[in-house]
Formats: sequence, structure tokens, C-alpha cells
Amino acid sequence: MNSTATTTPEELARPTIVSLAVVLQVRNGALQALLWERAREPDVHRWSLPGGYLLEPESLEQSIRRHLASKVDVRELAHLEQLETLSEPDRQPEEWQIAAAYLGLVPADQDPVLPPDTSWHPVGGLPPMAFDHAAVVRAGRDRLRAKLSYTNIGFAIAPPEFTLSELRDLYAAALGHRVSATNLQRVLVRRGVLEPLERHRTSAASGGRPARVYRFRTRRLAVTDPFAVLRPQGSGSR
Amino acid sequence: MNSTATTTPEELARPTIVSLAVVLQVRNGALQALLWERAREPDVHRWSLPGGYLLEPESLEQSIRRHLASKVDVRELAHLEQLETLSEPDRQPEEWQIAAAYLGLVPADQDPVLPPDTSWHPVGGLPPMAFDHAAVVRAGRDRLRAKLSYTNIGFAIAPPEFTLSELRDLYAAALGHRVSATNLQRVLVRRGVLEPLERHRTSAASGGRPARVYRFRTRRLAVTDPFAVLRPQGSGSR
DNA sequence: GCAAAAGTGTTGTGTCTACACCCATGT
DNA sequence: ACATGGGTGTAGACACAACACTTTTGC
Repeated sequence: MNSTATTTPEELARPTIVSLAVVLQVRNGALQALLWERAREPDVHRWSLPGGYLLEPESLEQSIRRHLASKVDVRELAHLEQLETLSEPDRQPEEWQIAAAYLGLVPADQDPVLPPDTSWHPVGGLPPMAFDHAAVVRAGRDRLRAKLSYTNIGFAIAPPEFTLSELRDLYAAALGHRVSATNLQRVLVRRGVLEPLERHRTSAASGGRPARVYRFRTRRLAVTDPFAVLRPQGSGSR
Repeated sequence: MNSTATTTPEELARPTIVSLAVVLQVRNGALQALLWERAREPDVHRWSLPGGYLLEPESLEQSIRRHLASKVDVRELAHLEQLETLSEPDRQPEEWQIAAAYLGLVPADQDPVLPPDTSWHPVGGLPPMAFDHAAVVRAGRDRLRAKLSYTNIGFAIAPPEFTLSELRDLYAAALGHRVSATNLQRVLVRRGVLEPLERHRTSAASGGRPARVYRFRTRRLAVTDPFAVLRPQGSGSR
């Protein structure tokens, strides 16, 4: 059987198709996921990822953007990428669903108005989750953590402008461990990811030197540390 | 609309669902992809990726393994992972298909018997490809190249045992640039990926010192260079 | 002046590349 | 002996973490 036969066989599988999103944001110093509380069986009162059915004719990315629009304004999503596609026939009890999972990131300065059944939950310490959604949240968190190391994806969790301590706190929350502002600055400036502005943030009531304001040079995903090893010969050491 | 409503609406999209695979192997010193020549319109005589319809009830991974079994013996696949899911409504002219693309890797010592309409093609220099399949091949190639740098995925392109020059040639073919056997050995041994055996390969007719035989310590995917930067504090430098 | 926070200087370490040199075999 | 290919030793370039120290503000 070939993927492109002109006549479609009868015994074809016709699972329903949904798109899901792990929407992450750093809130109150913790990485949090946008979850939605189920109102009916199965898995009543368990929490699940936002998303829903694919409609005619739209791509999966259009689908997840459309579904998310009822939770958060699409303009608040600084980044959206595909995570994985789940297809185990028994992953949902009632019907066979194929689910394309996406990772969405919301900058820390946004505070979307949420519908009543929806709220943010720290990814460390998730509430009881429906179906296989807890694993998807972990996959999203891991993808973000990995990309923070070798891409400029920080732009998607940070506001347009920020001080280095603010950025350090965002990275620390997302990565789940302490981060040094000193070294974070050096790494990101050396790679050309961060750009210092001339402006400074006035110091807090407790005093302290005013912090310089930075921004990401570009707010589109780019790989900044392409080859860990095994670079082409003669391309210089890192 | 929610992903888990108990009643399924009428206007639901019901595209057909297929699985595709970019199967890669190093052959004759070049990274090659397993392609299949279309026998009918649309895109007659263009080359496409092996795969086909999802059947009831199987997962996408089971589906692609089943379809590949008609091309290559499944036991010859040393690694299989999901690449991306394509869903643009107009990506195929005749029907709307959602395609889950996988990356499969065949060790260099295998030589599967192929059906007549199927053959290997170097990924640099692909023949005219059907639909969006050329881009999927490039995505598979790029995924392999990236993972060669930070995982032990070499096990999936290498035979069970090999000398370092042989492994160097495989890495060079897959990466598309020259690789030093000296440094490849040091990187992979330092990381505990390679294991030297006591055995040696007898030298060729042209002479030369007999080469030591190595193998991968494990033939399951593992990340060996986890954090490019931004490691947790106090976790030592690389 | 003193505390607080930001920012710079500097040192040490581990990783990787490049290249010189040595080793073991066939002819 | 010498050509051929395998393997080791070593030096230099970087990137990074850690930490001491300086700068700039509020009180």
C-alpha cells in the first residue's frame, strides 16, 4: 500500500485529529503551564492541555492557534513549535484521537485574561492530569530547557526589554536551577544574542546601581551554538 | 470546542492519515535515502518517501514499521524517531493527508533486498521529488547531523564492530565534511560512547598497522553532551 | 558613610583542534 | 628498508564557571 494511491481503501483508520499545546510562561518565579479543567467524564476535574479538533480545511498549526485564541490572545504567543504527535489507539478511553502537540511560549510581561475553567500551574507540581497530558507537559518543558542552551529562545519568555537580573530570574525559573547573571551576560553577548541599550533602569528603593537595559537582537528562533563538537575542519574552535 | 467532547461534531475534518519515513544509510561513502518511484499521477515518476495509510487500530510508529517492512527488514532499522507532522491542506493535490514523518537509520553493514520500484539516492543530489518530500529528507538529514554531535546516535549508522577509520568515514559521509579519526576517537571515548575491544583488524594488502576494533557501549539513544552551556551550578565544566 | 545591586577583571579548568611524532604491519 | 596506515603526545585556542573587586545608586 502506498501513501498516495488515488483510490482510498475502505479499511482506513479514521481517528479524530486534535491539536494540543503546552503553553509555558514564567510567572511568580516559576515556570507554569496553561491548563484547563475538564467538566465531564472521562477524567472529570482532571486538568488537560488546551486544544481541540482539527476543522476543515486548516493546518495543525492554524488549528492550535485558533483553539488557543479562546484562552490567550494569539499575539501574546512569542513562539510556537511542534513537539510530538501522539497516536496510541488507547490513549483516550472514548475515541481514538491523534493529537499533535505544540509548545507555545508567552513572554513574562504578558498577563492574558483567562476563561474561568483555565489557569496556570507550575510545571513542577502539576495537578492531576487527564490522559497522557502530564508527559506532554514534561516534553515541552524539556524542549524549552534544551533550547535555552543552544538557541536564542529566551526572547520568547522575556519581555521586549529587561535588565540582566530580570533575565537571570527568568532563565533560572525556566531551567530549574540557579543562574549567574554575570556569566549569562557574557555567554549571550558573546554569541550576539543580547544587545545592550543605552538606557538604564532606575534603582529600587533599597538602592543599588541602576541596571543597564538589554534586548534580544532578534525575536525569531535561531541556533546560536550549532555544533557541540565535530565541527567542519578549520572552522575555528567554537 | 474541547479536545475531549463526548459527542463528535459533524463538521470535523477527516483527512487521511499516513506515516512516512526518511530512511538513511551511509552507502559508498555517501549518506543516502531510501526512495520509491511513483507509478501514477499525480507526480508520476517522481520519487517519494516510503510509507502509507494508517490502519485500524495501530499507532503511527507501528504503521511506519509495517509499511517499511515491505521495503527493508524491520530488524535492519537500528533507530526510529518521529521527525515532524505535515498537515497543510494543499500539500497533496488529490486529497488532504496528514503525514507523520519519521527518521529511520540503517547500519552501514546491512544491504536490504529492495523491491524493484525502490532504491537508494544520495541526500545531496536528490532526484525530482514528489510533493513536499524533499524538505522532509533534508529535515531528517539535519536531525541526524545534529544528533551525531551531542548523542551516541552513531551506533545506528555503524556496524556492531568497526575500526576508527571506518567510523570516521561513516561520520564524514553523514556530516558532509571531513572528520579526523584522532579527534573522533578522543571525543567518543572521553564521553564513554565508544569501547575499545581487545581484537584488531588485520592490515590491508598495502600494509599498515592493524587497527583496533571498537564498538558502541550501548545501542540505545542517549544524550552524551547534555548542556552546551547554562549547566546547573557546581556541576563541573563540561 | 554604609548597604545594596550592577558590572568588570581575572584566574583556573576542561574540551576540542591541529599537528608532530611514534608504532606495527606488508612488501 | 620503506611505504602505509594506526595510534599517542602535546600545545594552543576557546568557552565557561567561579569569585574577587569596583562602580553607582538610595538612605
